[in-house]
Amino acid sequence: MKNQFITPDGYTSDIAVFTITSEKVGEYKPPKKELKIMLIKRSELDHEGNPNMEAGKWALPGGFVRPYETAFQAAERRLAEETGVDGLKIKHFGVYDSPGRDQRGWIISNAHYVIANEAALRSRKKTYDASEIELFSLEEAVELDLAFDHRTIIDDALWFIKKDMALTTLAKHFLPDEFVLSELQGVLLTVLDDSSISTDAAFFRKAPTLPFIKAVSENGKHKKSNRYSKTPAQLYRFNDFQPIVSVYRNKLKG
Amino acid sequence: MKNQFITPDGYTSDIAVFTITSEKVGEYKPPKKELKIMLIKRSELDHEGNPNMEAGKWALPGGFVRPYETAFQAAERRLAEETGVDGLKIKHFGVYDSPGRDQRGWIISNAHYVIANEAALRSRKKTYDASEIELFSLEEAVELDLAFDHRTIIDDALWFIKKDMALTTLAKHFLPDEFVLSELQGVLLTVLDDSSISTDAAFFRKAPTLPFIKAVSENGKHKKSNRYSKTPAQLYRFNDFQPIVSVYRNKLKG
DNA sequence: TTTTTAATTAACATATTGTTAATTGTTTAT
DNA sequence: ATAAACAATTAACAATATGTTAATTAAAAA
Repeated sequence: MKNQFITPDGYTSDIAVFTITSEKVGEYKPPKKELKIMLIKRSELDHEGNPNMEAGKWALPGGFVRPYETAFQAAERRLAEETGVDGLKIKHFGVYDSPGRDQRGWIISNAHYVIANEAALRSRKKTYDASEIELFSLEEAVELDLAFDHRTIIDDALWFIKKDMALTTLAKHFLPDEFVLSELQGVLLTVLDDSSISTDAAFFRKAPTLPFIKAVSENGKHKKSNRYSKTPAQLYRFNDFQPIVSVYRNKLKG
Repeated sequence: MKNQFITPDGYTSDIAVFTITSEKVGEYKPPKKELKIMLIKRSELDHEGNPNMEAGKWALPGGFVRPYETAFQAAERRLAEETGVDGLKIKHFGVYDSPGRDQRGWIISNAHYVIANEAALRSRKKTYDASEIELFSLEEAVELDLAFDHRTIIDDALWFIKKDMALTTLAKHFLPDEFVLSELQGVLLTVLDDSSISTDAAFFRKAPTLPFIKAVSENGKHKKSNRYSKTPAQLYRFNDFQPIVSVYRNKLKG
């Protein structure tokens, strides 16, 4: 029952993959962390050997949604096909359907963001669709001549990540399962600007009471790590608690 | 350059219109408030005179997005066309594209919610597309045999409204420009369950300090209203302050 | 004049924050 | 071995905010 209605010329999914890289600044020191986005350079030719639209430009990974597939599933599939990266937290955050956003016609993009810890992106690799694949800092990324309206999509994705980082346990996905408080603090500070996070005394006093993280213990004793300090630091992990906040009540509800 | 790619069979927008009705319970008493959703009954015939899909069922207002139009613009247009309602706060909150959600083929819905204060919905009217148009409580709505996957969309819309009501100044759109605190409290309680809102002493102490509302004054004096009480109650209005909350810091940031 | 009722305000114990200063536990340099 | 360095805590205390129960206020209605 096709073509009964006026239809778009294409239905796609794009994925903004974010990670936080750690740069070692010295033995027993918390590393320098930076938010990065993974972009691909669009191949010159498509699968049929025709010139690719916006070829040679840096872009978000993505592609057409197939029939019998949702945009979300397409995002998962394309991310794996195009970059070799698999099994990450994907979130749909918007639809981009302004007339003229794609030269090829009326093409709709479902935008997703993905949070990956650095380790997960080690498996990234070039593919047929991506002649290059690289991590960029956000400052670098906005300097690039990006394909389509991907600049806008990235700006919006960043806004959603900041919001979700503040309101949910999104930080979890940037971190290893077991982490020390300075790691959590570092992750938060790459995205959020907040004195109660950046002030050590305030953060270290408050963090252990957060209902969504829990100190790890090993046969009755507190499990500690020296990875970033001489003083052994307590390891924590996220639990499944979903915090709820409200502008009409400051206190977290349990 | 059409049909170069596999395309959906239709691209639509649907709109979940919410309002809070006030039922008078007596002179000088705060009214009983209830959250309602506006649904339409789908006409038997479409514009071409053909039988309408899911005709006779209750459904969200909505319709096909035209080329050179965004889903958001289509939501505005369809809401006006189909219900006669205009100029309200519309928010896109999701995409529904599961295979099989619409018998007619691969049809994508962009879901929006709309918040209307009761007065704005007075202009609602039946149209060609809607043989009936009515407000339902949420309990009533879920009992209905709704068209397509509109039951799911309504459930999700409700979740978004609860979230936005707690985290933003969404309540503003349910209220008249100038309101008394018991009205704000009533609106919040139709959607949120929170002791610091339902406890009068706590709410009345806290509310005047909220950074996003401001007491109204008229030539130097506090402007008051007797609409719901013998004691004149202070009138407030929302300002443009956008509150920010975080799970890592309870206190509201200014 | 008294009662009634919503809208406040008061009062007080408890909990949470902001801030500055002190301690602790290890490694590394003397 | 001793001391210096330094991240990771703890402590201490004043300033705010919250939970709760009780009192006050203002106008209408009995």
